[in-house]
Amino acid sequence: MARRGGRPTIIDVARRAGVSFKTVSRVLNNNPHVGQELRERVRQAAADLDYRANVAARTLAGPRTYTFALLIAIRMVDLASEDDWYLPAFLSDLQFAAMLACQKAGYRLTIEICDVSAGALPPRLPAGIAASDIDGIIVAPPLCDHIEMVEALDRSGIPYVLIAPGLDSETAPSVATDEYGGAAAMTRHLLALGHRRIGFISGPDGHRAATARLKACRDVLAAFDETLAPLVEGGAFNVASGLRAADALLRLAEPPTAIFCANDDMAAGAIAAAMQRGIRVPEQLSIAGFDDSAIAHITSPALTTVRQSFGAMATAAVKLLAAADKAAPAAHIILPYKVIERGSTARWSA
Amino acid sequence: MARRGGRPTIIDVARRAGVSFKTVSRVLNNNPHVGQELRERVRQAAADLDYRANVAARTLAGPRTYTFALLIAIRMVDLASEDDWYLPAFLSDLQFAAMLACQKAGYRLTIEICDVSAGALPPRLPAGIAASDIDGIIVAPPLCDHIEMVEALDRSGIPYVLIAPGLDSETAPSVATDEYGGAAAMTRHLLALGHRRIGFISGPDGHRAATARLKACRDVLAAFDETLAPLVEGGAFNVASGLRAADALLRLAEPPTAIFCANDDMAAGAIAAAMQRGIRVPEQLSIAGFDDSAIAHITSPALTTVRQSFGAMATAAVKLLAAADKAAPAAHIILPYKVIERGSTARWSA
DNA sequence: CCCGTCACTGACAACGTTGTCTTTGATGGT
DNA sequence: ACCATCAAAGACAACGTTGTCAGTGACGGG
Repeated sequence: MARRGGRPTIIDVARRAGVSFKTVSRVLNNNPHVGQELRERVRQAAADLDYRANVAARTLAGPRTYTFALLIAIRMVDLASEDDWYLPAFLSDLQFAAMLACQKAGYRLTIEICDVSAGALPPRLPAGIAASDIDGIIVAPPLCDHIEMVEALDRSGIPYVLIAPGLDSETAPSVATDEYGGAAAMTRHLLALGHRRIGFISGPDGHRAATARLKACRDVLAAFDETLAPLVEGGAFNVASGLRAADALLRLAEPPTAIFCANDDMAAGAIAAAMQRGIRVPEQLSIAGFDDSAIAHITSPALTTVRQSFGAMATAAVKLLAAADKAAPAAHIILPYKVIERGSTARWSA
Repeated sequence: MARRGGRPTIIDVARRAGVSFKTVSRVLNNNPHVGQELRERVRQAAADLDYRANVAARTLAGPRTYTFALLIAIRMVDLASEDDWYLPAFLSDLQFAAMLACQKAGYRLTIEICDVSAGALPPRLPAGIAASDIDGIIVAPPLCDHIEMVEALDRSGIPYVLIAPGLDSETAPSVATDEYGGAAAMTRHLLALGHRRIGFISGPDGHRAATARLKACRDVLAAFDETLAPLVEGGAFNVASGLRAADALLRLAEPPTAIFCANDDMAAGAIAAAMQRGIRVPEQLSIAGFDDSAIAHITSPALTTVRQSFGAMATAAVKLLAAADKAAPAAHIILPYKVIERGSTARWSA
């Protein structure tokens, strides 16, 4: 039987350091009951041999699995079908960043897919997690807003972190972006460019982030000038609804000089609407988005938008999980936004 | 020490079936030296207990790791930077499909990232794979065209499969789409719609797929009518170059009535170019793409394109790797294309 | 009727690590 | 000086599976 690699084991390290292999194990696991000098010697020996612990053996022997799961919702019917479907772009960011952070922290990452096709909320955790060979779970939106799912997570006893949750839960640890601050900053940006008649294409009702973004826009305009308010048109977070809503705004007797869309997809729709009417962006109309998703690079001109870094959120989530031992009571991390200025906004002088 | 789950082990199954646990192991591994009746009894017992093998133990004891790697290239500088970057959309498809296929086949999938920032070709496999706890490797484009990488793969002795390779290698197993057939079908589609003056925005020189697509277009037009040929304009597979090339085509004294772009990103650029000139798509100009990437859903109108299913390729690749034992000599799988008709093409009557 | 051969099954030792218990010294209070 | 206490380090048995080798009984050729 061809053993793979011939990688050095804990025993090789022990021999080189002149201690028992158990002591090496203790050093590797930061067990306090090891003298300073020995600790150094063992560390050095491990480094010399380029020793890397065998995850399979660790998992088998100990209670930990050194594996985190990224829990995402996918409509399985879509996945299975030959027809159109595509994954939200933010998942890609989230996932690659989580993968990288896990690698750095010495963990593995598995993707667990939760089927939400039926429309019914998933009553229980997916099999892979229920089997519980998992040390921690990162819950991606929109799954983190399924109350039953979060309750199931609580019952499971496995540490978890919600990414950009729509609901504010005191108990569940979460990582999110400062939505309000970002939308406020973008509104100030538009004001600074000289815009006063500002349209806002909002997101679906009841969506926490969408609500926060609209409120920020309202607040900033009112704070700047009590008589100012956005021209709000309803959208549904997709390209088509953005096109429709922008069209409605541009049909007004006094159309806005800038449109702030509650997400990038709708902003892409708004750009298309402007083009169809022969309105030049950004010269005749400024358009701003929110999220800095992949589509923001693709539109022409490229979108000015607010970056919400799912990559950074994933990284933070992994760190949180890796430190889960230290029983931090339901951390809520708020990550900074960043206004990204591209070609779709410009100065307005009436 | 809190043991996880209390999942049934091979020993529980053995007890229930009234055999030694080694026999259960044999049944599970399809070892031929087990009688038919026993085999059934063991299978039944395993099913009754909902037994699932412990991967860590398997990995530790045997030579296999039950893990495949998806090897992708990322510019780490981009990943690290706060500035613009985004992952090619096909990676997302590739990866989720591979994940699903692996789950089904009882394997894990790890993503191995190959840094190609330096511009220098990666001379050796990434550490994770070199450590060789990997049973098989799926090599995503464009990495599969790095000759040195493929050679390193060969030396490693680990089975691998190239996804949509740009070079035709006899020796390396690969999964690809019928590029020529797809481009030919799209060209026939445009002919059938009544178009005769057809523009073609090509891809970068030396790119095998791009070359095949152009050749197919040429061949089909010539076969239909010896005097017919596409108006070719060079592109670079991105939105900006598509916009530029389409603009050049539309400036011609006799502009094309349809433009076939060698990929979707350039087609999106072409749509933007048409809009800027006030040309309505598809009424005044038909535009077709290739790949059916995420951007094809986002443009307005949505793109008519040729689907190249990276999901299907990933699934095929996993199956190939899972069957790698059976020493298939360098399989080359060609997957079917599919013309997806959306809103960007229409009938032309001069 | 005996013995070699074959198909099948079981006993047992890995695999590399962690958990638990034991051993060894040193420390300090009385 | 003596025993309780504690830090430090080792011995050894898990963990759940696969690889190896040694049975066991049936079968067929001489």
